[in-house]
Amino acid sequence: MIRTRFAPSPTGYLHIGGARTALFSWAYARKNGGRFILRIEDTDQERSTQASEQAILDGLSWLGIDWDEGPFYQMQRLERYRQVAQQLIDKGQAYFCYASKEELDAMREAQKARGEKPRYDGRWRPEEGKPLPEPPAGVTPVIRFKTPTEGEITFHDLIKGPITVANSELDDLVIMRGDGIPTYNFGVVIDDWDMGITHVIRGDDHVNNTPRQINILHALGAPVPVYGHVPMILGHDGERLSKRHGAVSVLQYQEDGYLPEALLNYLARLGWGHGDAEKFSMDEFVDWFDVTGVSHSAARFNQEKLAWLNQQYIKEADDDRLAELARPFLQEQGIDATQGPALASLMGLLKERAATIEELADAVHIFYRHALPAADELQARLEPAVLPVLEKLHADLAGVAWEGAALSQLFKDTAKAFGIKMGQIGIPLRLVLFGTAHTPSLDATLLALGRAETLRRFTAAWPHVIAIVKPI
RNA sequence: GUCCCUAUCGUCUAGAGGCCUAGGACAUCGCCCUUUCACGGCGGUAACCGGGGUUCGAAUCCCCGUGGGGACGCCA
Repeated sequence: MIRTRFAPSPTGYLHIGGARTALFSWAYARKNGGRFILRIEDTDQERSTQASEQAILDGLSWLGIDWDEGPFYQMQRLERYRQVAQQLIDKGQAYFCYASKEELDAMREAQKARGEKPRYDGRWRPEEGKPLPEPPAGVTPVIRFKTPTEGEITFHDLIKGPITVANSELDDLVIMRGDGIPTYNFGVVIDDWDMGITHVIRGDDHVNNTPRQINILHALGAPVPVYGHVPMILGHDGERLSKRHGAVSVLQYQEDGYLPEALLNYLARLGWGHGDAEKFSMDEFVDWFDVTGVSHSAARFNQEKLAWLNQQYIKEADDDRLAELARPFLQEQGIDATQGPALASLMGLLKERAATIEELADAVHIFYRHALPAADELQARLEPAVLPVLEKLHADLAGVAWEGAALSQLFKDTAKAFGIKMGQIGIPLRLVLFGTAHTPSLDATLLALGRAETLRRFTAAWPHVIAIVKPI
């Protein structure tokens, strides 16, 4: 049985890189009929917060990445880590180190100054016939793992292929802090082992930790899982993703009006492909997914393509759903959508012109709030000669059958009668009724607005119009 | 600095030695559709990092450079 996991630390929101890693790990389990486990790595007491944990859970739920077991918490498993650490000490595979942080900092500085790789020099590492310093009084020691000094570790990464690191490149890492809380590399190893994780699919930044973890697994006589390291996501400029790049939190995309299926689709497509497929459902993704096909190198995040995908999904989304999603935006924008056309009835008219729900909400405004056109635009796009045409239309709109075909016919007949083009009527009419030259087709828009409101707006705007566009 | 990983259009990718005068998508440019704006349709510009090998043949395999990313914490 294949078992994968996602193990975030609750020290911030769920960012898109983490979300993609979770997605791939989840998809691997789903694809292979395995189980997906969620584990919260909350051993950093300084930075872990309840709010972050909630944000991560919320982010996963919004995306629809569900887990079969957990969440498990490392802080609830301290006894187990201590027990295993003691085992290692008893077997001589770990030891106490009394070096202070200042001492270690000085050591690393000196090494860097000499152009060496900063690493623990083994001053407290017990060796045959090596005298150890006297433990200083009042210092609580940390526990270090006794990394083999010779040989090398090779593992076959599911994504990147074989990776080899010489043990001589590694040092004796701290596995237990002075306060009895395990460090990352120790906690993960014990947890993945205890939780029966068969495939560790995680971020690229852990490649270098893998040999260390395998050494610990070896010392414990535990099975070594299969690893798969997912490359990072970079900002549009190729720099590491950060707040400078705009939205990095998954939930920020929700707030910005993105659909979860669009973000998911984009994330899946970033660094992975299935032929020419660009838009696909999660079912298709799981069906097609093969970690082996994940790109070996970091990919840049492209906001424009995400926006395009989002628009594709909005276009085909259900009107009622869109209306509900747009409501919070309207509320924030101070638009009362209870007076006027039913919100959902407008979605079909507007949804193919919005890349986000926020834009969709913006597009809805014209139906609930009558804005007068800007003077300069009115002057530029409404010729005085057309004023009589509009007056005639105003009169005819009062009597025409209020249906699409009839309205459309009225506009055409009017244009013909005055010997002008449709465009010469359409733009001015839009300006008068909506304050903007850009709306969906006039017949459909007026149909949605209703006769009473159309006539009311005409009357209300007219003095403003003729004050600016002087009749001949 | 040391170690690890990596490299196809501006971006994401297809490509598993001959199917490649390198395909798709976003972006961009042009045209069409059109009642404005969109949507949509059609078309264009645009890439195998450099150098050596291996091979009858290399975007694909190997080596070296170079560029990019990551790691080197009592963070995860």
